[in-house]
Amino acid sequence: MALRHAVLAALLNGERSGYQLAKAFDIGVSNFWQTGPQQLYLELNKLEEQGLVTGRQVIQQQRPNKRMFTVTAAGIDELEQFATATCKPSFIRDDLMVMVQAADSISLDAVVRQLEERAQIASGKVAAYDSLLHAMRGELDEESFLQQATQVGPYLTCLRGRAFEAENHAWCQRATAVLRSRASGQHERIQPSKRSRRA
Amino acid sequence: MALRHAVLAALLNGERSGYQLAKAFDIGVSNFWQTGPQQLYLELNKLEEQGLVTGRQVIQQQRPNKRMFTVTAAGIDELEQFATATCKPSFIRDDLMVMVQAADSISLDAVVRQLEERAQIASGKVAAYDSLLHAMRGELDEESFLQQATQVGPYLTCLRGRAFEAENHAWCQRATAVLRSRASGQHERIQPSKRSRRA
DNA sequence: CTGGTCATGTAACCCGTTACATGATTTC
DNA sequence: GAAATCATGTAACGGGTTACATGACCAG
Repeated sequence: MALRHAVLAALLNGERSGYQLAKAFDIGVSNFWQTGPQQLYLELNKLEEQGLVTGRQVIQQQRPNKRMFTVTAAGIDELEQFATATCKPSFIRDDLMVMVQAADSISLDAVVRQLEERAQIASGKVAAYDSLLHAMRGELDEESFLQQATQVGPYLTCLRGRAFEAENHAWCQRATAVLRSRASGQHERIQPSKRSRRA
Repeated sequence: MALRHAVLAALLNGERSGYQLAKAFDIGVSNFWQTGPQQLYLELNKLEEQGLVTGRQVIQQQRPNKRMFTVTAAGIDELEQFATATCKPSFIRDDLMVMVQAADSISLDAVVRQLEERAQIASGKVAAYDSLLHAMRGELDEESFLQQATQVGPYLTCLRGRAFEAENHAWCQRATAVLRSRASGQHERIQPSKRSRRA
């Protein structure tokens, strides 16, 4: 049960509809959780049943009706309790890493292509985080903002997300360089003697 | 279907039993995948049925019997094919990030405690990766190793894992410092005017 | 004699992903 | 006229986590 808390945390920034939340899960909140709209609607209904959020119907003329959700006192309590339970360390679960792990046994071209593609995506995300961070801190520099602002949680998580993508980018480039140079200079290396890869 | 490929990739280093693989998934391979022994046994049986690995019974006197698995040619093909399909970018899914996101609305003590705990775990993992990397490259320095070694995939994934944990550590310390300084100097900040957090 | 290592599995449950379903309005 | 945005859901499937189950040997 972790998505529930992610939703609650995302909802702390103010009243949101399911649709708006889905968008938020696409950018800011995606640092620490990702999911489609479907599961959000489901989760919001569950949270409402349990009294952790309250939904308010908004009838609209030129748009479909929507429900705006707010975290209740019980919801805050739930988060409070959640924060006291020690949580397990996270890890990277990434197909690209699997490919690189196997890079010595398969054709390098495919792996390199993936690495380059990913590097590009990562640098794009870094840029997106940068503008998000800038928007949050406004005129202030980071240090002053973190000291003075009334809300720093979202900023801190964005910093983590940015660092992750920056690392991702750097690593992809490094791995690409290594694999590329090996592809060209393959004859220079000693062939394995004791345990050769089976064909 | 991604665990299957993680298992295949992990098995490329040589013949392993399910039990040994489970250990490997605890250290080296855990960079890109984590799972318990149960699922490994299940997955190995599936892979064997599909002819992607072959199991060899080893009767032991003073230990329970075991089965040693090897990747087949079909298994390599499977990996090859896997590497051609473009994969989706990964992201961090972390309870700790959820807590930090909500840090402005809940008691800071709990969050800070978690951050400190995590920082310690992360620095421990960095050390573990460092010794693993050192063991892999032996006498050589990193640059020479990456140019000359017959196998660099596992080294590269470990580098990614190390960077991730190092970032983790740095971020936890930063977040701790920020939240700590805010806890002590709370009166200095302006109270929110337009939208106050509900109690 | 307690706890850890070696060794392998089954079963249940929760969660996440994907596909399906609908429908009006605005923008290109 | 096509595509994107707003807006909310249901249903099925697959995968991951956790609990349960067994059993011998070895070290403290």
